[in-house]
Amino acid sequence: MDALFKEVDPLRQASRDTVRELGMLQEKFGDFGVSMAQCHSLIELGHRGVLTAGELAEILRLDKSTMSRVVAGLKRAGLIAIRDAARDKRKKPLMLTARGKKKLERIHQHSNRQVQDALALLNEDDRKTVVAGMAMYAKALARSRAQREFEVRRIEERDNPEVAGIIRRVMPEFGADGPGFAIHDPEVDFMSKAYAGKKAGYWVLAKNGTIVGGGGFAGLISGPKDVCELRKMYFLPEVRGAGMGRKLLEHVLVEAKKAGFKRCYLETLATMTRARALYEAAGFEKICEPMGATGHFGCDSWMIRRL
Amino acid sequence: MDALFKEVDPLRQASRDTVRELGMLQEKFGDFGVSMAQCHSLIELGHRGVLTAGELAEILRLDKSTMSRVVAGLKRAGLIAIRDAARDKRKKPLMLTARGKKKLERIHQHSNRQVQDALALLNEDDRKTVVAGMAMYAKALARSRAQREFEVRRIEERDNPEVAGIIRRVMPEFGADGPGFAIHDPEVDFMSKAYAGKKAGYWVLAKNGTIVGGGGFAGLISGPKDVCELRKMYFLPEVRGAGMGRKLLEHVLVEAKKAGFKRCYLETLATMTRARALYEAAGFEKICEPMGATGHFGCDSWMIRRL
DNA sequence: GAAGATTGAAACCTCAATCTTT
DNA sequence: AAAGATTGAGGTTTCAATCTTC
Repeated sequence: MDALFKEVDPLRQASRDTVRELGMLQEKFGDFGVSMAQCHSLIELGHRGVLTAGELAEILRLDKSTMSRVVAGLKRAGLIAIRDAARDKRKKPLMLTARGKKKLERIHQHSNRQVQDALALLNEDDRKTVVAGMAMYAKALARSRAQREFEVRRIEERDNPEVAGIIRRVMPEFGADGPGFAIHDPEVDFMSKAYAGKKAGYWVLAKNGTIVGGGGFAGLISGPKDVCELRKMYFLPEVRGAGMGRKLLEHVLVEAKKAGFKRCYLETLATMTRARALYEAAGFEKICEPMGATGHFGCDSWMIRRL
Repeated sequence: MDALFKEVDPLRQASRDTVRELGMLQEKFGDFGVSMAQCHSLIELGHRGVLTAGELAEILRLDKSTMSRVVAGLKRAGLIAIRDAARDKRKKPLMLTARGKKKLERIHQHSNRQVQDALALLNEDDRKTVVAGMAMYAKALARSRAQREFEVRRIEERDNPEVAGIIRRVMPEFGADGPGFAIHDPEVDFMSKAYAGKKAGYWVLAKNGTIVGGGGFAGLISGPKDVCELRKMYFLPEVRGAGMGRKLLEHVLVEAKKAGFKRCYLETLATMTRARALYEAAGFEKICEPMGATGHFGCDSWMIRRL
């Protein structure tokens, strides 16, 4: 495993202290007669209006059974009620009662005060750092967790239909379905075979057993021996923005380097803006002319980087 | 109540998200077979070596009864043991067993990985912001809580002996006990009476019912009508650094302004470095000559600020 | 009496199994 | 069968009362 960032230890330390100071190790929330989980549920209901128990469980990262009992407690206390008349009778949409709103108001006052008093000890710059740091940490933790649900693995024969389907779905999305595009390569239906050699490879991105993207490399046809081409890297729209493009790209490049290549070349389209931002962030640089003879004369953008 | 800083709401939001992502709303810590409180106890014992249940409760901000049962659970699991042979038989010093150390090691690995994975999504500057922000927040929360144990109130007659004791203890600490110092003012033994008028006031700082400091104002003798003097502001050494000097000073200045004064003057000593830093931070500016006729010719440093 | 720790009763959280509706 | 929610059994946390040692 890689060496840890030097920030890990002090961050964990400070995070533990924060959690303890905020009383998060305690079951109850102050003198409000509600548990920590109940308190968070009230806040979230106040924020979003109507939520089912399942949605709350997802948001608070709690087990649905826990949530069920949390909700039962809040209902017993008259703080929330089920909004009836839902189409799907399995769902029970929850919302705050007037009493619940009042209780929530007092909770907010108390917490606002606690946070306000702490922030009052800092100057404006430090306050900004605290907010920015906490926001970035929360977001990074969430993204990191989301990424854990993905798996990158080498393509297998049984994956071929799914992978072909993704290629044929994504490329037209960017207008890359006319002549001179990779969508017409004969290999599209037999990717596992086409990238089986030692000097090539293709990997799929899977989520819950379903393939949602892929990418690979192979030697650049009619190009210098030490140059490989990044090939057919595509993701379904629903998984874009999760940062998995970067992960898969890194994976492919590491493997390409292992295979002995010194540089990696790629062809893309100016309209694929997010992909090109990714390539640039990964160290690829624009070049003005295509290399080799890929036959993909539909592409209008060429990049290369050292491995 | 004052308006809230604009940072309060986003900070609370991000803090809630962080807490949820870290699984702090859950009872159990991962698949390690320990509760959240047990996990924190192990970490703290690993960090500090030997602790009693009471000390752990203080550190984790948990009730001693909770701690008792947390400790019982860890003992039952063979993760901690009581180090015997304590002089005071009421205390039971706890420490990790070999098994406990092994378990802690695995917990650290798991948490390090989680934090590392999240930080890997950020660049170095952002990682620094996250750590700095979290550290400052933890510290501010702790200081703010500590401050809540203090009380600032107007001096009463019964306080006079205690206040006199503080003045007579603190001033000699800084060599301010020779001739020309306020320690010899006749008012020292009757502060409540001396500062009873409408154009004066004295407040004490109390902690757990004991007075630990004080400060006040009165019109500057033989000075301009609109100038008051900050008088006899002293704190016991054990409460210095808690930020209460600033709080009391602010309180006194607000009251002085309410009494109609436009400026506040003070006399101090170059050796009282922390006090002078406080005055400067509060907007006082050094002047080269004394004002009025306080009779405290022992002082060598004079400051003033607009109210 | 106070400091340090434990315990009874009650509420809370969790896993796995179960129920209801689609 | 799957989605949404509940429940039984067992561990965790809490308040107040209690015990032990100084």
